[in-house]
Amino acid sequence: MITTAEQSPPVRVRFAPSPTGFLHVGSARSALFNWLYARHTGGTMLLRIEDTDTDRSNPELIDMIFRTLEWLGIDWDEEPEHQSRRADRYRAATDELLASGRAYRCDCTRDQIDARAAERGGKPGYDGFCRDRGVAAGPGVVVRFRTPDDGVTAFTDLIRGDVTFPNSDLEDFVIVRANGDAMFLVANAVDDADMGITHVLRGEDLLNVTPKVLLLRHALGHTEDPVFAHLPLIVNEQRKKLSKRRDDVALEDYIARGYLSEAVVNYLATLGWGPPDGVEIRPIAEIIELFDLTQVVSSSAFFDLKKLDHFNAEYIRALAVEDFIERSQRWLLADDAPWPADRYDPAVFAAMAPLVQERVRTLAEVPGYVDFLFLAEPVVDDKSWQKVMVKGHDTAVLMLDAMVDRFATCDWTGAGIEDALFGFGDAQGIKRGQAQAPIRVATTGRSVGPPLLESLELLGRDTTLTRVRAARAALGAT
RNA sequence: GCCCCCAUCGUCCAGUGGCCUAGGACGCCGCCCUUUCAAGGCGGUAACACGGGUUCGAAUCCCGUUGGGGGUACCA
Repeated sequence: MITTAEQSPPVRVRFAPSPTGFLHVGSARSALFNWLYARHTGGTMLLRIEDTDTDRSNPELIDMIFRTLEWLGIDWDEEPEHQSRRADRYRAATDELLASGRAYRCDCTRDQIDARAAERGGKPGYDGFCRDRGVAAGPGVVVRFRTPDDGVTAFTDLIRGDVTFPNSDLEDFVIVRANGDAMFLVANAVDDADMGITHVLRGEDLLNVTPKVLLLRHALGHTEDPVFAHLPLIVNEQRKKLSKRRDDVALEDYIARGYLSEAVVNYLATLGWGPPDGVEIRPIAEIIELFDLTQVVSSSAFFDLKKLDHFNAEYIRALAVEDFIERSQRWLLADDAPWPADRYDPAVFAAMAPLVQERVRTLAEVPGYVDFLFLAEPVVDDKSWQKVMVKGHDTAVLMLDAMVDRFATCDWTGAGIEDALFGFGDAQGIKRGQAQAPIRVATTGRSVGPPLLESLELLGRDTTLTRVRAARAALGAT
């Protein structure tokens, strides 16, 4: 029996970043959806570096993009294509267009174009002035595509349905710059055809470019159109497209801020799409299996850092402890770690790790939970001190005084410390939350942190006593 | 201005004409648990932009309005 799936040609998709900056969150999402679609359908995932604008491209950034895609777990199937190496193909295409009369040379300056537009009544755009002037090649001369005067260019978008553009709204756009370089649209049309791309999945910001690419493809003799799917934009709280200027869009920054690639990818997958059973956090293999391009929503999605944090915390907690320790190294051993490198003790951190793991949302928060163990003296948080030591002065004095004695002689084990601390506090009728607070602030500097008994045990009797005495002394007589 | 796209809780998704007194998740609020904070458990807050149609019946279909966004380069 022949199914429609078997009749369709194998899926070939591509991610086509332009190396003019780091990998952008929006680009990463496009890459991810292309990849999900390819893996779901058993198709082919291709990469194409759109570096035709040589002035703005940078080879190092290309490598950076590859590495970030790898970090995300997005792989590709064939050697990446580079548009900078295909200039001859674009030249052949534009020559063909020139020869067939579908394109012509133009020597109008921007000012002339604008002046004529103003004369016409403010309607901006090129007016086809040079269409039949027979302009010869030369300095300052570009090549423009002659768009049809009437009719429409339409296509069916997998996400948006039928989209139609009247050809009369399309101006004669530039396809070759004065310096001889082909423009993005030409490269796009030629490459997608040469690479046998069957599905073009990209951001909605490229939607209006589609009729131009289609016109170019048709003029070049390609009668089969690829299937298009324009993904909803990822926006900021102002509902505007994420911008490099005012938003955190560099994926590299999320790595540095302690996000796990699994969490980032999983979160990105929920922007514009959701699994049918509503389970958002799940292994990538399941996402691949469930992914359905036709179910992608058409409205833009807000990049919600709070929700990403939640995903990340879930993924951190799901890590094996050894993995958590391993992945935390980068922040523990960093130059800007809060303690002198020689005071850091891996064994002490390992003992504390399980308790830290279930509390952090990002790996970057890890040092803040254990700094008191590796610092000569705790960093005192002023708000905590005010609340516990000043506002709760009497209880603080009582507990501190008692622990100076009891900690000196009790068993230095979790149970021993517990007995010393709460045995006294309970007898005094002090709630445990109140009883532990002064000791916590005295030894760790803060009123929040990992469980106290384990913390003190690792801190050691001597250091604990030193800090308790110092805090008591800071409170003055009585 | 013109072209194109979009419109369900604050946010991300469910919902594809009756199962919706609209469901889940994040956030937020409360309670429980508890040595702090987390985690966990329980409960709560909160939405179909508006107006016309079509239909026995509309969050779901159509039209309009309003609102938002994207694009309007010799960038991609």
